[in-house]
Amino acid sequence: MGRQTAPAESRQLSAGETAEDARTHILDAAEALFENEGYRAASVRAITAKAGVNLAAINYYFGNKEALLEAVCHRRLGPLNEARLRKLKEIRAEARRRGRKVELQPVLRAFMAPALMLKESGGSAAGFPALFGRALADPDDTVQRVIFKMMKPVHQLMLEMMGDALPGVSREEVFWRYQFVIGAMARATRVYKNPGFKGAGLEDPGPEGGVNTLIDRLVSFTLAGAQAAPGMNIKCKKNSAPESK
Amino acid sequence: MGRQTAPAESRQLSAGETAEDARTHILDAAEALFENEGYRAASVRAITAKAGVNLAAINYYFGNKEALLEAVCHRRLGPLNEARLRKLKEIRAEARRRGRKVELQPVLRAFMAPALMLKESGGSAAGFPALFGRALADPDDTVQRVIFKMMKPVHQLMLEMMGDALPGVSREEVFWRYQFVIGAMARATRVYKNPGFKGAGLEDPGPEGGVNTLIDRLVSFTLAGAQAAPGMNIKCKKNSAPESK
DNA sequence: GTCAGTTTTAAACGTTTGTATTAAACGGAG
DNA sequence: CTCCGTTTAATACAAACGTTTAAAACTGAC
Repeated sequence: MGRQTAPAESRQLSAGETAEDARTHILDAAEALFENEGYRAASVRAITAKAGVNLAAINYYFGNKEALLEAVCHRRLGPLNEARLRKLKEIRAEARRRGRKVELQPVLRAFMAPALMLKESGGSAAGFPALFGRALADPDDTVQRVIFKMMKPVHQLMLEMMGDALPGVSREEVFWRYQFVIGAMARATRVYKNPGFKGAGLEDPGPEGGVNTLIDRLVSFTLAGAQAAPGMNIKCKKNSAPESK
Repeated sequence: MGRQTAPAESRQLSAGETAEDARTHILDAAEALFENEGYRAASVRAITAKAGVNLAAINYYFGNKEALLEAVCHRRLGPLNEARLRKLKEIRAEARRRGRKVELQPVLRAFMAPALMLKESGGSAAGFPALFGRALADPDDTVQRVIFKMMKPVHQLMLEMMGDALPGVSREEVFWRYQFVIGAMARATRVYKNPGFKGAGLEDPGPEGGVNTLIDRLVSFTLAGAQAAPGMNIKCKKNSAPESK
């Protein structure tokens, strides 16, 4: 199969690099279509058409469609998760040096901020958070497998550090609070500047500031939520399931 | 493949029963497959096979696949949203009667509890919350359209009442906190008792109690989050986007 | 210019999709 | 029994899917 040497030698073209251009054109087109249509609905025909390459190019460069999804996610999630892990370990190291427990707020921020900052990176990466938010709940098994494989180290470290930051809270409880954090963030990336959510029955959220405003809102919400005293609110009267009339 | 018709029906029961049985068998099969595979991936062939009816039955009874999805959602979301709206209006009425502002906690509970209670209703409705959680982020436009049409009244009332319960908080801010609530709940319904999330890189969350425990966790998390003071946490050092290497 | 290797192209592959068609089987009413 | 509206059944259909193939068009090195 046509696996050839690195593009370092092919730089000698007439302003070319067309060889590596095809790959990135495909990646860009796939990222945009995966974001807007979803993995399953974005056909290889639509992707190659948008990328301006031949139909067979995806199979030639990536093998198959699943490998393309993996490459699309890897391009963004690779450096993104590296940044998350670096920041988290830095926070943990500093807490240990000072002999204090980990603080929750920087942990949440280290998890969420790098992802959302991509939104205003200007480049083609700006669409990735929405793609990722979509992928987090995508029904397709392929998508789930790809996402989980790349997120596993982050998940593990987050669970560990949230546990450290919340002494006395059971592992089970920490697990669920982390899930709520993920859910809130995933929803935010899907809704943020997605025109489909404006006219679809939800009130206009206004000018909604920049990404930093959204990050602050997410952090303050999830921080308070994760630090809340556990379910002392059972005092409420029993809620029954809706009886079918 | 053979015939796999449901046990003990047909001639046995009185007339007219079998006619309605085919419809509900299709609805049940579709609900289960939509939950486990997603709308797009659940083919009409798989649905009809699971329901034990002929391939053409879906088009005969519902017209097309989209109308089937609408019927599946309507069967559950209809009474569910009625229960939500009834409870919310009841809360609002009582607050007005007492001349006090609306309390947030019952509002959140009225929104989330009826949905999650379906999980332990025992019947075929138990799978619907996961379906709904999936649908909330489903990339398919058809799914989004169907869901939003049915959720619109609930969304509007929730935004209004959360606004009442949070005086001094801007509409924009309320909008986002409501989105975070939705995200956390959607994630919870997807993860709860979904075996795919156990071995997929996330630590085992333990016995995890019943649905009531999950509801309490969700309510306490989102209540604290929604009541949190807005973004005073900007003091943190600037987080940069992960530089692509 | 020749040649090996890489990339691009057009066409076809075999499935699978949702839906349409047409005829057969059914069940009470006359 | 016949008749008629309803339901089930087997099959056909056109379109779209991901993937494969084999030949053409390139590329840079000799």
